[in-house]
Amino acid sequence: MTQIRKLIIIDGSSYLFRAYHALPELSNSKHQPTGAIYGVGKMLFKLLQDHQPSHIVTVMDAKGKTIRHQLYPNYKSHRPKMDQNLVDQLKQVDELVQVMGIPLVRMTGIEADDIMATLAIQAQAKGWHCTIVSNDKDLTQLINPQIQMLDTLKNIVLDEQSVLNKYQLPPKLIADYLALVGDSVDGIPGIAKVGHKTAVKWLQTYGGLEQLIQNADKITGKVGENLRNNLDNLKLYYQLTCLDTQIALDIDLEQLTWQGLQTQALLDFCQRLEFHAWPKDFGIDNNHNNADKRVKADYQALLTWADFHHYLSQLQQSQAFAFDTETTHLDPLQAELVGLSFAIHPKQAVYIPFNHHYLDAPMQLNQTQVLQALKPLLENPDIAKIGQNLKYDQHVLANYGIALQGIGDDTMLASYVLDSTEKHDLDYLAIKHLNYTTIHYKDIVGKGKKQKSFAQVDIATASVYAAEDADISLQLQQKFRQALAQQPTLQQLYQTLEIPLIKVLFKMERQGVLIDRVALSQQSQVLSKKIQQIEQSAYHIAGEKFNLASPKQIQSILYEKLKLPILKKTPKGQPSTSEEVLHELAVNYSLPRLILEHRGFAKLKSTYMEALIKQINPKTQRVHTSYHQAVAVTGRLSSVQPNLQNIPIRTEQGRKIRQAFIAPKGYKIVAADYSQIELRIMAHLSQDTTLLQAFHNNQDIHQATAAEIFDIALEQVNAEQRRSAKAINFGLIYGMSAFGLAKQLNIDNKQAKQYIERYFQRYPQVKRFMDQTREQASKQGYVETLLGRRLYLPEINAKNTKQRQYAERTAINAPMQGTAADIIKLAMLAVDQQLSQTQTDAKMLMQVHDELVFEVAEAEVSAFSQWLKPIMEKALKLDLPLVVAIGVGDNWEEAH
DNA sequence: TGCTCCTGCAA
DNA sequence: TATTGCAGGAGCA
Repeated sequence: MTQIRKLIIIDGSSYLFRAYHALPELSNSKHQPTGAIYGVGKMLFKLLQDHQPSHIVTVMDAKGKTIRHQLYPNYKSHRPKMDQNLVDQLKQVDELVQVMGIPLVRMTGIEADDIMATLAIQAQAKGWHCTIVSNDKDLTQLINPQIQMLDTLKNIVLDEQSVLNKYQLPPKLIADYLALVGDSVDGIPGIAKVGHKTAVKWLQTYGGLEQLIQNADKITGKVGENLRNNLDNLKLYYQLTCLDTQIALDIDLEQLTWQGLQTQALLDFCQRLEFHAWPKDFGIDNNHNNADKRVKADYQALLTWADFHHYLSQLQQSQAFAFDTETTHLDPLQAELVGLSFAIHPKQAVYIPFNHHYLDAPMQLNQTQVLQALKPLLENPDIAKIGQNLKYDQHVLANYGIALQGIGDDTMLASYVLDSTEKHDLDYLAIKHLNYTTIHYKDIVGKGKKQKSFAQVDIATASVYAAEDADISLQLQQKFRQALAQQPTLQQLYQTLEIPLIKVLFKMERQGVLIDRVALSQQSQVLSKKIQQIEQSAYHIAGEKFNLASPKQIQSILYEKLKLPILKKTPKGQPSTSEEVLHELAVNYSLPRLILEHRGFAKLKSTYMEALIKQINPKTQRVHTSYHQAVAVTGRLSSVQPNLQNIPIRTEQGRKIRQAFIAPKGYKIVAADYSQIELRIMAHLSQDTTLLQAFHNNQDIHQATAAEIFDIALEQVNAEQRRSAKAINFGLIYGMSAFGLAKQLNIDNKQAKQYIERYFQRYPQVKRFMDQTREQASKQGYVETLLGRRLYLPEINAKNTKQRQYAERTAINAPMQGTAADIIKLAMLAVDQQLSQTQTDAKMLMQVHDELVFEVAEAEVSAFSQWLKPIMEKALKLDLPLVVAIGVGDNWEEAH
């Protein structure tokens, strides 16, 4: 008796892309991307396990053009280039397939689809059963009783019946169908106006493309005309969509046996790629006896006082524990506690629910009593607290009168310091560092309209989720502690800068800044009127009503209706209506001017007046921003809800917004900003003699630069020359090109190039510094700030010029921007400490990259300013002085 | 409702 | 073809 043979054909490209896009961009410790490899491996293993195939093959596309490209130059032509990240993984994916014992086939000049088709038909001819693993609709044309398709991601098996259900056509007409309606994925246009319904009707009526073409005369209407005009094209499209099942393959089907996992090679592979959990997962590790089985985590909900007190005593005896708050809101100031979770040892965690509300919810412990019992513990500075984004938990606890103390480790910040370019959310960290997939918040509460509050989640589910958060955070902390121990500089940065800063940011956010709501809404009304007037004038000129806030409608009015010249296009190829372009057009036309004015006012009104008013906390009349400490790759902070780091200042109208940032009665706003901090850092890092000297002499740096470049005396520098020098100075910090400078200064390329050359002649050490920075980045793969903060630049050696140059500019910029960020963070810690020690009636309110804003009791402004300036200036010692300018006023605008 | 695109604000 | 961010409105599925 012969067994029926089964062949699985894997569409390698489809697999690869899906794995790549389904997973986050993982990488190993050497910064090699591994996401797609990881995904393919997991998917392949599951496939092998589920199907135990006797025969299997992976088919891939080879490099270069195929017959279809010759037939039709547009074939797949619009496809975006493969991400470099994915390209970098291709070799290892090949290797992976091989170490999993799966034969791999690719042929130059032959499309993978045709190879698969041929193999499938050959298998069928031998009476085998065949499964094609893919989600490519081209391949559905092969389906018949012996050949089926499998979409592993959706876990759907496609057979003849399901193709009929989906397309109302049998598989053998799918190629005909695609030729008619087109296939945007492959760049086949199809016949204009022919969609699903028309194509199905025709094919059902005539039975196939060939018969349809013979009967083309009988089709009426515009579609009929389109069809008749494109009969030749249609035949071509069919050649493209119809798979070739007669490729000459030098393969005997019997060769395509699954050879089983190649244990030793696979182990080596896992070792190299750092997929440490795979051997166990795949059951090929050497010691997978009972002793080393994966320990299932022990998560419990505490619902009785006996259990609670028992656990409490364990917490009290511990030196450190991880915890997490579960709440009703993302915004910590609105958040109400639903429960708390704790973990003292890995894989053991508890959840204490006390505020779950749903039908049949079990009795829970009393919130007040629980919090009262936990308060001394959470406020004990000698027991280290571990968590993910502890600033959030600190706020939530503060809502209940608990002042969290003893912040030990924050896994988000540890991850950030170790590699700022990574993501730092707990779900991602768990996959990356623990090879563990967490329960996702959205899977528990749902999303969109059906989203529940965490309080409505049933306690059984909530307990696992919440306990897991505390547990994972604890496990990650242990990993990060080891990793940081290997990197003393980063460890120092983490422990003495980022961790202590949590508390300072917490205080700033909680304090908030007082806003003059009345002034803002009055100003908003003034703008409303202006906006209306502008709209009327614009409609008049355009001859019709349109939405001045819509770039798309502006495009159609300016470029189509009024036929204005297109000066620039957006990255997507649309004619741009950006400020720059409209400014240019405004020289000759009146409408662009109006659009510009409208934009300016509308921006101020919507973003800075209406949105800001909405953000005022009704209890405090203040806005409480949230500072993100692990977002900006350079080490800067960022600010959201609202963003207080981009409040207008450059225009008269804009400054009105700053006037609404006020001090309460009896207080003043004090603003202190570092003067030219990034250029000073550049002087220090480059050790450029001329630049250092200029700063030592406290010269106007742009004027000094102008004097050097134009080779004139300081006092001879005119405004225009100073402006040029300023643009050069700023451009240098950003790694600008001659082209960029030319655009900025509206001069020609040649002249810009001369300016830059001249600059580097005068400041040769700056040039050397930049060259060295690029070189260092290229060699070690990262750049550093003065405090040793790292920014990894994996694309610094990319073959793609654009990517590489981008990385090079970042390499230049990051040390300066990042060192500035380090310095102001140091200053914030020092100022905070001094505020406590001196018991000054002053609060730090805002940080805007090189500026700190305070609210200070009037009587103390003078004393405060006197110590503030030297503390900020001495935050970090450089080979030149740092200079801080201090302003005082009733509002931010006055103080700045 | 959620996503992308375009635009523009700050240091 | 100048760095780092956040956010609003339009348009679309």
